[in-house]
Amino acid sequence: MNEILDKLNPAQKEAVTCTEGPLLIVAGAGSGKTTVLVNRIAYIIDRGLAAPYQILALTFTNKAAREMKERITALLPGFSGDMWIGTFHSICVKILRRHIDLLGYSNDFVIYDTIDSRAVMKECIRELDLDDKQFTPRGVLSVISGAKNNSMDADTFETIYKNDFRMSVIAQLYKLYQQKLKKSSAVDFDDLLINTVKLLSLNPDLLERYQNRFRYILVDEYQDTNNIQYLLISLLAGGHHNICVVGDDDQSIYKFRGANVGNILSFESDYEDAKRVTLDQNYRSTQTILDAANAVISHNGSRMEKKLWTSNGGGSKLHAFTARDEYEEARFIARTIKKQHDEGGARFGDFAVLYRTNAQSRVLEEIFMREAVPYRVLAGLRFYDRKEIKDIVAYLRLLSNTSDDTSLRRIINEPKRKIGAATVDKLTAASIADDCSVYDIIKNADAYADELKSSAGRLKEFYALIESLRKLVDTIPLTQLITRVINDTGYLAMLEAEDTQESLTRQENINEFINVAAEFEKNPEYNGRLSEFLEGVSLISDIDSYDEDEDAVVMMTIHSAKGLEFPTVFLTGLEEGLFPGMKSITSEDDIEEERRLCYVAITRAKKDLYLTKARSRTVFGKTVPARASRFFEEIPKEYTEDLSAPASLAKSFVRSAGKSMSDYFSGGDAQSDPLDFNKGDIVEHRKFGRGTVVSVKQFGKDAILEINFESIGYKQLMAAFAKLKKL
DNA sequence: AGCTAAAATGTTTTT
DNA sequence: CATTTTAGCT
Repeated sequence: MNEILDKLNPAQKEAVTCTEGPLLIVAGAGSGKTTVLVNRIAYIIDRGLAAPYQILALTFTNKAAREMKERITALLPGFSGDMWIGTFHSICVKILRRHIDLLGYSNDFVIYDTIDSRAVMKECIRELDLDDKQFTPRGVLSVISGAKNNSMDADTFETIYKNDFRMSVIAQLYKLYQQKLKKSSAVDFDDLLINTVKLLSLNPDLLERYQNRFRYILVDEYQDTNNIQYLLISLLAGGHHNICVVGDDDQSIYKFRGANVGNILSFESDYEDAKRVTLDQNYRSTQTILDAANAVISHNGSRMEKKLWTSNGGGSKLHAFTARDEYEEARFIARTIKKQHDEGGARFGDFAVLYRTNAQSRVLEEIFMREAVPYRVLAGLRFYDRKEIKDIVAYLRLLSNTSDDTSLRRIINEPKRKIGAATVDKLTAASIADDCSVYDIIKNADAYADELKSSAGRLKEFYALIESLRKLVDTIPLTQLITRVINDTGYLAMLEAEDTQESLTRQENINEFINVAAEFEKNPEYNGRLSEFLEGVSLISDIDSYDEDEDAVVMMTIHSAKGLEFPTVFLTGLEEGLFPGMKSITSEDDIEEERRLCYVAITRAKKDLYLTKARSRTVFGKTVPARASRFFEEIPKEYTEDLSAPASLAKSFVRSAGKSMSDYFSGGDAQSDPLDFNKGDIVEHRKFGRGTVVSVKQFGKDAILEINFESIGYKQLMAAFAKLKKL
């Protein structure tokens, strides 16, 4: 143990050994925060201050939790299994699975993700016969989520806003929404936290049990906690105050999700005897990168005092590039990476491309594919959010919990069983009238012969199908169950019959899902309960599957990149209106949040940081001019070298020498030359898949290609627009 | 009921 | 522009 302490700097050592009472660790980016947390836990165990099961560590991502567990295992083999290390949400599930019946829910509850919640809210809006232009599921849910984060239940919400017409309507929706969730034995993400707090507040004996159990509580990314998470922590730490929180107010980037920076700013007044340790020595980046980060963040007001420094040395300057448009920007990035890979011996995995919005990944992907640079996109559409996966999961949920109306509604006619909207409406009406689940109505379809006469037979078939699968739930392994589901329901047959590029991809995704289930089954901690598997599915995000050993450039949003580091980072789209985003430009508070996001992005880089922007960008299909982001301007020019050819020089270069810097990055690739296609070429189209060029007709500078596609047969395409890949 | 075609609509960011 | 929702037709 002592030799481990020797590797820490004085501030880190203090943070590790100061075990008793409230402790605030202000940890700047790259200052060894996880190292401190892990060593602190090891220190507590080593000193015999607590047994492993008395440790509770809360994180925001599964990835952070997993990393913590792995690093603890490296220090203390075999101990991490007993510790409660997990995300706020997963720890809450763990508690609720045991006791949520005290709140009137079934302990087999399901967790609804954003998509499910929206489906429920859509039903609510329809049921109350509201104008769906004025009340969108998304908008209403965001108001409700805000209310939940301030511990406001539907009744309180109604009372508070009784003089506000719009809010009163939302109060009714809030009530109905909660009613529907409860009826389905379902909870949404916010409910996981709220219900845990409610449970512990209403049951003092239970609270005392958990307070006594968790002798030491650690919270990661404390600046991102919301009010409910704050309450939960206060409850659990209420007895002993052995609460250690780690965070960086400069990296608070989740205000839109209810995060309250005030939590970290007022920690010392919340806990009178709190100690504070500041970690500002950075072990990740070069001094130049830190100088740039410091320069940007210093434009924010009301920050906790700290300034990152390092002994790593200055390193190279930041690299700036201004492109004509987003395509040239992408080309610059792809070719710069390719060059460093081919000539500089860099790994593709050393590079990360970061952007503000997921939409920006499309152009990047297109260019990377064309330039043959291996890449991996994280997030965007979550794997588990794909239609086919949600469908299979809906079947499984229904098998596990027949009162889950939302899942039933999702799959009752998927594949088509001739049970359409009209029938589902009748079923829903009956279930409301009789206060039971839709599945119960189907089960007793005979009793509703008048309303359901035409579809009674099909409903019976559906009931028999689900019942036959339900018998298997506890008797066969997970992977076999899923296989039975896709076979017996006809889901697989439907995809096979479709026989398109898209349906093939869906089949592959389902196979991948079965692989995930197989992995899950192998985990010794898995207790064989279907609901546990389903809960894993709900709480996992794509960033959790990021594999740093894979040799591919990784692309993701800045939000997803928090907590990660890369030798070389490309920070893209540094334009007003994009980063900072259009919606934040009018509010100083929002601009500060965007600036923190920029700070997070800059501090991901270890050695090299590229800052790229475009002079014009396509937004909603229209090309609009863009000017440099204020954040870009906030970085002193002496830290950067400009790689873009000055616009005025570019022309003369082309005229005289033929090739300029920006020319090199903007054109000249064979794929975009329409003349390059010949009869007999095998090509691949993004939508239509593989095909053979049958004829080429010149059409001005462009050409019309006739192609025989394997999937859809003959089709004519303009060569310049078809985005074809030659094979 | 289900298909196709036209229209509308949306871009932050995510556990 | 790209996806999702709706209208109109079979």
